[in-house]
Amino acid sequence: MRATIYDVAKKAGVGIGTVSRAINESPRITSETKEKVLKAIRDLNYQPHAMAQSLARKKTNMIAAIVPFIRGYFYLELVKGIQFEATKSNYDLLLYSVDEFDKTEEFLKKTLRERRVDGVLLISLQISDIKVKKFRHSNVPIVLVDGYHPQLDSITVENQEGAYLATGHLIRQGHKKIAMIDAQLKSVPAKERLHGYKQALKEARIPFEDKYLFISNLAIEKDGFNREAGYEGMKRLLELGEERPTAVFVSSDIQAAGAIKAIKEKGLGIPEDVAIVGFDDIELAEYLELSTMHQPLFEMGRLAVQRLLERMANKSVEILRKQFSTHIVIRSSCGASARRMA
Amino acid sequence: MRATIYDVAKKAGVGIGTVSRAINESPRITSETKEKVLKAIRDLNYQPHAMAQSLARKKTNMIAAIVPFIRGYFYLELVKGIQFEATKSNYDLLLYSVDEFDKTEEFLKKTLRERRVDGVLLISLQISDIKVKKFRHSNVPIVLVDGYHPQLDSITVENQEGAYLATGHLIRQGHKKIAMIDAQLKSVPAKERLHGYKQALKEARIPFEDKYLFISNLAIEKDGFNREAGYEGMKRLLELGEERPTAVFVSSDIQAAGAIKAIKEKGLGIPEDVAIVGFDDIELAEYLELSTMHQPLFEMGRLAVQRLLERMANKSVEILRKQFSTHIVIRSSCGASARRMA
DNA sequence: TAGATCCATGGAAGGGCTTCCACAAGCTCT
DNA sequence: AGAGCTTGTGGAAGCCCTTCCATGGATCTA
Repeated sequence: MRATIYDVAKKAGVGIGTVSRAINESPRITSETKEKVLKAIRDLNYQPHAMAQSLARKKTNMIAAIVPFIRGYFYLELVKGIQFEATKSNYDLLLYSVDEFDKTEEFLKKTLRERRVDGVLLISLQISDIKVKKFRHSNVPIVLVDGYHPQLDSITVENQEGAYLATGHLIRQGHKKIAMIDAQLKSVPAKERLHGYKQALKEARIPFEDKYLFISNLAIEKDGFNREAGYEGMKRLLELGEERPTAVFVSSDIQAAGAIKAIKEKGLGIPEDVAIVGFDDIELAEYLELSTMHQPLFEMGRLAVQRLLERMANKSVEILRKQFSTHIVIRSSCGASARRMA
Repeated sequence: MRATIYDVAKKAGVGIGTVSRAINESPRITSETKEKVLKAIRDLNYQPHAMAQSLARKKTNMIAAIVPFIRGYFYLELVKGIQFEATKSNYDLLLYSVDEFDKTEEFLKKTLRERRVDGVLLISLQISDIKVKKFRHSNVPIVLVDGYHPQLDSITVENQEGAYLATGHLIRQGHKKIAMIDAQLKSVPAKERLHGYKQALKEARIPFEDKYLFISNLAIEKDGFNREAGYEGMKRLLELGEERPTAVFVSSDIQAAGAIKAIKEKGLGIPEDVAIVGFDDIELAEYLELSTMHQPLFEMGRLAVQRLLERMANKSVEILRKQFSTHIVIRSSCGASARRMA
């Protein structure tokens, strides 16, 4: 049978309060007593019961990450960063992966009301204003990663700037017919990246053309950040014949993977016939020789956890909006020589 | 303030026991009373406190998965499967990712003694006999995935057979000089795959040669299933000059990615100069046009959870050793036309 | 009609911890 | 020497549930 705090107290000849103090580094205990208790703990192979501690402390030492795992590789690095930092701070990570959109709300509700976790990381997902209000009224903090809401801490990348840089890079390669394959605009990053694309075109006095913007309707309830959407988008763009773009900025690497497939299927060359720049810099990009905008995912995951812990410790800190800057990673797909742009 | 079961009881004009029965679908309650209680619950926006439930029920409704996340893509599908099945059964998933080997023991100890979870999934990791005994004495079940121990449930793939098939496939393409790049042999799958490779050679009366077997010493505390190890291995094999192998069986796709890089760097062609077959069939393999042995990772993850739940419900079931069968997925890297082998 | 049976219900006990309060012993300061 | 502090310690109360037992009213039996 498991030893309880009572067994330890009896064995050490002290009260349970003293045992608790010995464990929890209370100053209110002499070192002799403490040593005595610790010995009893060793002898009995005692370890506090996590659930009982949580109940008494009103603190679970767990955080939840809600992730649209279906999107794949993008999240691996992020989760690694989150995990790293959580473990470091002695927190456990509860992973909820959602595929459908509505499940998000369900998980949020669960985490919020059941008091299962001390904080929530919401990744690449939308949150309704109603839920935001509920979370603010509770004392379960929530931090957004790769997403934005004016009333919540958020950690993202400079999406607009990144898209601007990516498009600008293609412009500087001499391209005029530059298309963009984007995801659903209900996604904040997708919207921001579109802005950046348009901004770059505008500054270069290249008119924005509807036919060069492709946003997938594929799987409307998903967000469009997937290979199929990229494949479909590129296919459509190539159907423009003579008018087809000579360069494409794709709003995620995973879509770019699909786009590359479509280009190769047509027997066209990258970058000779179509130059391409992605976004995210997931590991896959390296294998695909894809030039792309780098996101410091591991760092973002770490910061998200740090921020969450701060908020747990101190409710009243100001809302954080951290935007990591991006830079382009040049590989062969964009047709430029290997050099780095700031 | 959060409503408790007492608030609900008072509001509904019943006892707390009755509220509990109303929530937990006890048969010992009339439908009128139940309705009354449920109404009060709705009015108060009540939801049971997860930790208090855990403490009272002696059951956490959580399982842990310990994963060497560092190895990357391989685990994505697996975790997806685990997550899928866990959610389905209303369990939460606690994710522990380890990078160094010793941390595994630490996590195991934690899960075991703190009673934080009801069961543990150990993925691609070793477990010491001592720990096995401790787990068997506790009532926290543990299931191995991509690993094996005679006294524990394990879910793997037919590693030996898979390697046998892969090597056999290369032999049938007419290759005589077939190398293998393997991971550390302390990993059970690595060992089994080596057996399969040797077996295939033997049956084809091709002598096994030491120079054609490369096992990475890179990062000895890791297991060798990584890109760098594959890269290094291939590089060494190519240094054999005239004697260099015309085909290589690589024990994981991620290593194969490194191997491919090494081949390309040498200016050699795949499969003309070196044919290659991997193992795992992770998503990356498709992008790399890599022929490989398919592992049904999602299914394996699901089964692992199912098994864990069974064991939690019924301690005395027999030890399961499930080995999923593999088949080769033909892409361009092996030099065969696209057809499937059983 | 009395006695036996059944079953919905209330609520105490229990799960294992933390925390707070009370107490006693040792101090300090007049 | 006595009053007033300080401080380490014991243990009750509290965290919020589930579960078990006792109760009493309804129903059934002879």
